Amino acid sequence: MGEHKENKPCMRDRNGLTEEEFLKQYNPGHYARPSVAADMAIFTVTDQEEANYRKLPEKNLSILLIQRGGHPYLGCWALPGGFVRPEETTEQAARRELREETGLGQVYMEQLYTFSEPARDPRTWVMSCSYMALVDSSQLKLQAGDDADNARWFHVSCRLTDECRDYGRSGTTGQVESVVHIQHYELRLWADDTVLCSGIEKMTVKSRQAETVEYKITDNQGLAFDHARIIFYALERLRGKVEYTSLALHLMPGEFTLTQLQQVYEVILDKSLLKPAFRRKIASLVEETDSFTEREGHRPSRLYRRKWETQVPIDF
Amino acid sequence: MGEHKENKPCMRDRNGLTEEEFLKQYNPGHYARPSVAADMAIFTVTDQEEANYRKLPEKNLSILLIQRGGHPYLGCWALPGGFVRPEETTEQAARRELREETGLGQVYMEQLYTFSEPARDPRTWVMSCSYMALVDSSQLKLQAGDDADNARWFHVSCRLTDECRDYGRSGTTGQVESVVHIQHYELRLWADDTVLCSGIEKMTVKSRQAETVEYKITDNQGLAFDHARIIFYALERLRGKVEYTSLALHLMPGEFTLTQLQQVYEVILDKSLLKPAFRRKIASLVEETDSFTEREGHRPSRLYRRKWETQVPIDF
DNA sequence: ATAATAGTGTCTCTGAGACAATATACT
DNA sequence: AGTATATTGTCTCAGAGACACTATTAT
Repeated sequence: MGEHKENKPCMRDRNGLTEEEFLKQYNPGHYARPSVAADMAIFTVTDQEEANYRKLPEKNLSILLIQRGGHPYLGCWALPGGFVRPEETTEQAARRELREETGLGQVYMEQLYTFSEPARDPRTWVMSCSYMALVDSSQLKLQAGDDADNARWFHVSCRLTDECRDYGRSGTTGQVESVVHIQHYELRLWADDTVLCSGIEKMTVKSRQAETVEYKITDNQGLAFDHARIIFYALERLRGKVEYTSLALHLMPGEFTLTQLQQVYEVILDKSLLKPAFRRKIASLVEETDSFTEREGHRPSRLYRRKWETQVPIDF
Repeated sequence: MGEHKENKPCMRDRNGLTEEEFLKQYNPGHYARPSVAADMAIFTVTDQEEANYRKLPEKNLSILLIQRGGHPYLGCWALPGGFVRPEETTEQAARRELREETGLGQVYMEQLYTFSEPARDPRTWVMSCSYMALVDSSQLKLQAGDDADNARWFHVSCRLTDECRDYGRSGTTGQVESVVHIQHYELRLWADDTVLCSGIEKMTVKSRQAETVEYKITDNQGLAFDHARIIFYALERLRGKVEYTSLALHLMPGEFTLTQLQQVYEVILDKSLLKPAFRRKIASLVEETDSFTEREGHRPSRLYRRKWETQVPIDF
């Protein structure tokens, strides 16, 4: 009953079948099919406790992980996720998982990448369609992550540890024919006593015609499957998009100070920003409220909210 | 023999099995699995014939399509693609298709999006992991597309035809609670006598917490499956990335004039650019050669090439 | 000579980087 | 009073937009 039939209602193929007849006799056959999982990198920003009552708390980027209770990777930590069912899209599967783990439905979410290394799951052929979600920590405080469940929020850090370039030259002319750029990163995740640590190698190969990027897990402690790579990819996307979109605002509660927002940018980009420049840059993304912070031990700060409709509706 | 075993070699699960034992007895079961296809939007830029011998040819953005010889969508045009095999990644499947259709291997390629509407293929459950490839038309002149095959290069145009916003207000307070922004586009593909035309509705829903985008095919003439949507998505990605990356250079031959490069930008962005500003902007992406165009009926133009290694290697 | 494009110069305006100065609660 | 942060101001410099001008070939 597809809409496409309207175009060519009665064409017959080389066997003399109409489309309707063809579909009736169609046998999917025994071609191998992969399982497809939707896996989610759910990020939030949490406060660190601060010793000095006057100082503002430091921010930390956090990701939700779940400890596996069965083989394979028994005891390791994995991204929330599950198999996609025949009656849903990968996106619906991801939202289902998100709701199950955090109780939240209305959350920013975007598809990241589909990972398909045939051996990425030791059981069988499983592709992972990965998503990134950004949630505001004030909404979920009680929902998940404490310890009741096997789910926990891990602090994230990802740092470049080593870098080198290799210039592949043509044997005959000595001209550079390709540049291989290798970067080693250390992905570090921690929560209470648990520390997970993975090494990721990012290899960029440039030649005159093309340009390919490849991610390898060089060493893996405590993360299940190739989830270290998925998390790394999610972090790259997050860092890239924060600079030129309003992505970071989805990590903020309903009302927030500009300093808090700046801290979120800083913790994602892993560098400090200049205050006046930052404020000019994000000015169009937020709008003032009439509220201020109170009893912080210093001058109160105006609270802002996300300006989520650029075009203001005309009110009659 | 996965590397993960090194971490927790002998843990036993609740059934008392080690991971090795578990995997030996593992039965993938009868969960439904989708087929996964790798579909490619292969773009190139072609010249239009110009009447006046002095004038430069106009550029056209083109995409490779293949006419289907069997049901479903018999006679319709589809993106090159095929099912992913168990021993390869989606990327390898895409490169295999690319080579089969164009004969080219070393080409810029990136993963776009995985489409997973359960009903997108009338035969059975098929997901499409889509890729975009950019090829330089000078390389393939003879390879494909003429008429020998059922493959053909279609000119592409995609224009906004209609746009509206709807402000959903809360019944009680009258406050705006969500903004629905609907844009209608007309995707037009043509080659010789064949014209394919699709209507795409892009719906963006913004609320205070989240932000979702949805693409619907409102009307479809001559394109198979949901490929109109995939092409639309590819065009959006191409347009977006052209502005802040060196993507467009992969559409150029080895040597080209800056005017040619500007035309490529213009045809992708569908707007004209100012010459001096354009040259400043792309100056760092190209490098001079010593060659010039000849017998063009006007002043010769210097030829440039892609500067593909930012960091110059030190030569001993 | 003329058509058509190539390539450069410059003026203005905007926006980012950098630093400085002033303002304001809470203890 | 002192501390820690909030908020605004300004100077400079780099880059984008806009327009104008000069240069060079084939017919």
